[in-house]
Amino acid sequence: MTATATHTRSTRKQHIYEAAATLFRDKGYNATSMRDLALSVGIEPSSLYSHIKSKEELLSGICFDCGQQFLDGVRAIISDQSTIEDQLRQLIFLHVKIAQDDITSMTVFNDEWRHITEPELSLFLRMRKKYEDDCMVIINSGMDEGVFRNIDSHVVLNAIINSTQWIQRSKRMLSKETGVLGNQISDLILNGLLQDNN
Amino acid sequence: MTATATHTRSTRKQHIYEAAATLFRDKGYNATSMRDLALSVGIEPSSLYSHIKSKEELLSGICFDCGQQFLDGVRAIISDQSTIEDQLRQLIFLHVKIAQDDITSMTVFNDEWRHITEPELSLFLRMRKKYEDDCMVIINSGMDEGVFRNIDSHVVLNAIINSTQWIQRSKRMLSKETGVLGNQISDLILNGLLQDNN
DNA sequence: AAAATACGAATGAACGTTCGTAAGCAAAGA
DNA sequence: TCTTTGCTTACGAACGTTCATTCGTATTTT
Repeated sequence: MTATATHTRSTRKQHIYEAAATLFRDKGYNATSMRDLALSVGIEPSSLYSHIKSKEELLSGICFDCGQQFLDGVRAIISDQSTIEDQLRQLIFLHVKIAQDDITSMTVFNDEWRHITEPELSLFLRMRKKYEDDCMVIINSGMDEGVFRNIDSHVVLNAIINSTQWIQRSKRMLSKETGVLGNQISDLILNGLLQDNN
Repeated sequence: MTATATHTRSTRKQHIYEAAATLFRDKGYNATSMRDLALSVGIEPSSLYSHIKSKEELLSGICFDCGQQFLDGVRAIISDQSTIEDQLRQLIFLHVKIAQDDITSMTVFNDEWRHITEPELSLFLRMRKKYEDDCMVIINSGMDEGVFRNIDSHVVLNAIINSTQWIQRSKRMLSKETGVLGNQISDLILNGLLQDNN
């Protein structure tokens, strides 16, 4: 699977993936040329292909890795049985934590996934759908228990998912610690979502 | 100025701008070719240049038009003297309203502005900065009056600005009316931001 | 007649990628 | 120990394709 692309392999390959993520984040996938990437890594463009198969593989590799983190995260939350409110809190913190660990890859995951082409695109979308469905299990439980205000649960899902983009924007604007920022943002979201009775 | 690019002129030119906005939104600026655009409009690629100057002009035109709407909006709110809480409510609704009127252009404004090149880019960033500063005037007043929870005002600014991306995402996911969606979202944000003592 | 709009053909530049090849290095065979 | 073999990593040159744009010219509209 493409999902194993980055975490194994040589230092060089890893370096290429990291440089690609940074370039994709800064300039966008299509505006990033393999010549840009080669320059950033410090080798000739053709030499890149001793390590990777294609430009596309770089993009989908980054996106699948990040997606897997989200998927693993939400499933850990579901299996670990806690109160619904705690699970919701953990769910928001999951987004903050992933942003904290590697905000560059997460930005690519958020903004550049649509440039993945078939057949990987279908796999990616299926993965994302699974993640959203898992989140919905938690959110719907919260709705049933009356923990949230009376809101469409899809809007709640979007509030949580969107928090990553909120972090991106704030990070760019404030260059604050992602951790501090994450706490402020998750508090804000939770305050907005939760019923007033604590 | 480029800002007047779309709202005047012939039907054809308008049609080109609208088609470009849709393509930029769906595929991104760099992934959209002038051949795609010509096909969408129904003429040959070279014929586009009887109406427009360049591909870049399309992007910056769309972005400046949208930016001007934000700028005009926030200034109207500031001049119209109301309570701070009302101004804040209006500020959030401004974002909802612009999304409602033309979510396609707003999506381009949000996601594709970084592909604007100099010298227009500097103008664009200056415009956006002005807008953010004006928003900050309102937000800081709210903070001073204790209307908001105790949060960094920059984080609040980002919450409001980010609402547009929230709407984008929700719209794509739910294909709901932007109006209904906007109300739910602004309520959520306000509940999150406002102090509990109503 | 003048201006606006359309076209086909052509342009140079940039793109991702492939190719043949060579240097460096490790294990295997003599 | 010397040589052979094979693998990894690097390279420069070149490939075919696509890109945005220009040009001269025809057709249509005013």
